[in-house]
Amino acid sequence: MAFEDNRLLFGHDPEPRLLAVELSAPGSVDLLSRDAEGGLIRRTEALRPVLWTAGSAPDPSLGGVEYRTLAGDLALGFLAVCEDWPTFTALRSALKGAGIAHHAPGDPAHQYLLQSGKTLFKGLEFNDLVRMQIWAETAADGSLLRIELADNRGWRQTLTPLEEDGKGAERAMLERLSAAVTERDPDVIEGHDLFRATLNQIAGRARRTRLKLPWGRDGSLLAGRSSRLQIAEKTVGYPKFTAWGRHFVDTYVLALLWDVNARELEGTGLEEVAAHFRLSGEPTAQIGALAELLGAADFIQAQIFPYPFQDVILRGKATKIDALFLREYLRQGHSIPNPPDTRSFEGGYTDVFFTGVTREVWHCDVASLYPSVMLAFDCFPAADRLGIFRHLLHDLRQFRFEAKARLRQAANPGERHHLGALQAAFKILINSFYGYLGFAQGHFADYDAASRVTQTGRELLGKMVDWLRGQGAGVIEIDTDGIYFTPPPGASADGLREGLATTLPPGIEVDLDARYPAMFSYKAKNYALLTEEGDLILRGGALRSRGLEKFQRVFLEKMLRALLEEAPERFEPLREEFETAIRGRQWSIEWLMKTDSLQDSLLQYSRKIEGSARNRSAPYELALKSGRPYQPGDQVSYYITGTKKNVAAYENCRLAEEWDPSSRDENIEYYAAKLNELAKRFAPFFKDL
DNA sequence: ACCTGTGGCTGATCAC
DNA sequence: GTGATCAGCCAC
Repeated sequence: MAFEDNRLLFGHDPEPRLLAVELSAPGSVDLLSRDAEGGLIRRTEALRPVLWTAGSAPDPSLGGVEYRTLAGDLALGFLAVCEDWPTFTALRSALKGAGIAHHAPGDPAHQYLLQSGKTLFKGLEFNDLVRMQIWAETAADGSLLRIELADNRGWRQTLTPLEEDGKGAERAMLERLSAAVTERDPDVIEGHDLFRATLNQIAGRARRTRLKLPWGRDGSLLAGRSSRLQIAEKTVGYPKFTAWGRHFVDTYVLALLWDVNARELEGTGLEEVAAHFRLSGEPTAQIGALAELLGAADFIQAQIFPYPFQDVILRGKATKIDALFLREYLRQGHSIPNPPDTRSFEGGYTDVFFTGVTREVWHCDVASLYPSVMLAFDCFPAADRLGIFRHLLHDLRQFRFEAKARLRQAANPGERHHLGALQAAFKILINSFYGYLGFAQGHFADYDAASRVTQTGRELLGKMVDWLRGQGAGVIEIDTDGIYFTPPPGASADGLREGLATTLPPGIEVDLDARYPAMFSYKAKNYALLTEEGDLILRGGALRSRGLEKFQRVFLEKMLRALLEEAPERFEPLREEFETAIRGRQWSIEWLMKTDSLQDSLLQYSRKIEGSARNRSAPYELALKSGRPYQPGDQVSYYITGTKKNVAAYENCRLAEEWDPSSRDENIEYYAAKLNELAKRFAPFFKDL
């Protein structure tokens, strides 16, 4: 059976080849599809927007709403079916005004997909989509110098302002750009920093001359409004653009999302990201390759979740899982709960039992601990009367297992790519289920269940640690689902694996997955490993944070290697070499500067400072002084100036770009002191060798 | 308008 | 100087 036949996951309507859904009139949507010959088909369907509510609106004059009673006894027990979009928005505000609990999905395409059980892109391959790439170069004054365009049908075009157009040259170029969009008619428009840079610049320049940008497939205009994107601990502000019938894909966003797990990117510009993935060619070619590489799982997710492609990328994982619940509860006509009151709960078991260098270290971990615990110990949302959570999680695990098995067999590159994307999409989903249990906005979130998951995880890890110690192993450090330890004398990997397995209940599997010639254990979640190939693996913010200056990162790496290779004689010369370089001003500023991302907007920062709600900090002060419109998520590179070791950074700092190599003013006492503090922290570990 | 969780380390600032 | 607090980043 094909994975796509699972209707809980892929939706209950298998209609293939849908490209987009858009509101086309107050009570209807247009469905765009690609036919087998590559042509575009457009048809209209009725849309009657729905919302879930605890009761009817207090205003009886509000017509055009039909209330249906839903099955079961959950809090939102009525479905209000509205005759068109304006009625829906009116009802929503009436309920809000009256303080009646409700849930009203606010996007027409999402509404239609939720109700119909259809999803986009079924039966299509990524390159069945017409994908256009766009890259713009701007002058210092913000004017557009050049726009590069390409698509995946082999077309390319370069636009520049033409002399013959005189003063209106930029405007004429933008008109040709809009014409190219209409002519090539892409389903997807890809760019790097597409929202914050490319589209923002294009829209901004067009606005200056009141030029309209009719990029929608119905002739409507490119529209933008400010939005925010949550990426792990970071919030990135950006103008969210939409064009009717098309999807915007920002490879900068894809790269940020990818790096949440990888944490490998040096920077987020196209050059740096493309270099990291070893992509060559023109910017448009790099953008296209990045979209394919980093967007493959999102293309699959668009076939699963009732959201437009663009939103699949931009919305959070737990929000999308919530939509799977709502789609099925709606289909079965069942009531839904309100999200529970939030509370905090304890997380994973983390501990360090030994610090310093150890030779011959093994690692074991529980295979997908939290998903396994949820299934083996029935940790499911109590309110999930239809058992969706368990079904989905069970099926997804099964699917991922099958997809990986088929991937191992597959020879054809196209099939391999598809299976790889499938298993990646399944993996992302599986790993989001535990987080959903503690998601404050999840209708079926359940903090008791989340708490049982982590508690069970802690107990399982504890049992493994006890057993290993009983065997004579030396346990070094543990974190949530894995253990680093020195094996008991004469132990065999198979023997340990089997022994560990007997300490664990059915459904919980342990992997003895790696051995290392040496490990340096520093603090919780902070350690270094030497692999058999001689590679160094660093983990933890104290050893490899981007919050560290480059000279500190490089120093740490060289020093930790000396430590793991038991070469204490390399330590002092290394420290001296670095101090000499700092005092002799031998490095370029890249080695000394720090790069921080701004979390707050500049306005928020200023307000907090005024209210003494936070301390001053150098990157914000520099951003404010620069007068440029920095936004949350933007990065600021700066260095410390002055001559004394102890200076207030926020008063003695400069943007790295303002650094003048011919009259250097970096604070060498400050940086030398930093180096020596770092060296001092690690010196004791060399004495123990 | 948007949002998956907890645990842990470091550096900067500031009140004491 | 010292401890408390915050922000930012990282592990899982």
